[in-house]
Amino acid sequence: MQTEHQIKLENQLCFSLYATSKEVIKLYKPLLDTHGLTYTQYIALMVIWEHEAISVKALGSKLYLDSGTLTPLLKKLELQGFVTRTRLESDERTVIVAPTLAGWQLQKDILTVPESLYCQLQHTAADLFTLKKQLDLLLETLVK
Amino acid sequence: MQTEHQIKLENQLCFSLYATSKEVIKLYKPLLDTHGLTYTQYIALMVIWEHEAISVKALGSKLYLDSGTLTPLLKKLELQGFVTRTRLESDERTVIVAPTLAGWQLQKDILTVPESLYCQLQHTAADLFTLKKQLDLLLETLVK
DNA sequence: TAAAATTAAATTGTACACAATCTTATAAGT
DNA sequence: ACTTATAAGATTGTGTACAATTTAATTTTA
Repeated sequence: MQTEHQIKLENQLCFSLYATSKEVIKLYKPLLDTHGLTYTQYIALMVIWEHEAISVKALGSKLYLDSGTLTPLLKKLELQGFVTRTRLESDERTVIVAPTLAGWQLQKDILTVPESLYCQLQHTAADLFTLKKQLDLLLETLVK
Repeated sequence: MQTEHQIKLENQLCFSLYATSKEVIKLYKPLLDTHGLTYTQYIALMVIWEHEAISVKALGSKLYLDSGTLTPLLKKLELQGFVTRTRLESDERTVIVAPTLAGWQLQKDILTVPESLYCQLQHTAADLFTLKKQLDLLLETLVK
């Protein structure tokens, strides 16, 4: 019975995570569309802006993504003129990604995104509450 | 300052959701691999098992997925012999998905998945705690 | 009841996601 | 120095995601 309970608990959590994550990402879409960005491109840029210059490797470990995903994504951002990709002189294996002037301008233009998204989070409150309950339950049993 | 706080809060939540969701899905991978299933196929089967027979439309609304994703996915499950896809006689537009005998057997075989995954959740405890904190903070401001 | 609107899947095209492999560059071991 | 091992990206192949369009079936409505 204990096991039965755990199975359900865990399933609900994984599904809540999956569903809530999707809901929130979906909120970003229209806002990012106006800037010609996808969600993954957006979070990649967030990390790039934060570090000002970062290797593909380091970027990947922050985003839990590998070069198979990042290489084409960064090439697109480069094509759009938002970042540069440069091999490190001291180690030609490493590619450094950094914002261009247009990339820094984009950061300014995009400041409104998280703000207007925050207002919309009201619409996902139910999902967030469900997730919270499941998290609380799970963490309680994990910790004991 | 309030706005600044909201921006950061929101960014952290969306990223926590993204990261934690990925972490948990990654835990499933080796377990599901042994059954030849992907994570999406697994959660689709979970819903199909629960309903015993369900339309593509209804399945999609449960999983937040459309026919563009589900049609190829269900064709693969059909090819693997786990489900049947049948047009409804009373409405030829609707496709009903149901488990085959092999599909029901798979359900029995796969019961161990959530159990052994639950044990591994310990490893994601830190992420889960971060997510919980952000959820609590956010919900507090959303509710007030 | 015939035309228009709606609906459910399927299809098409773009963009991740990730395992596996390949290429090139650097580091280690002999 | 030479071989081997390791490391960082790029590439390839499969599998989602999802918007947009298409097709065929069912409803609605004029």
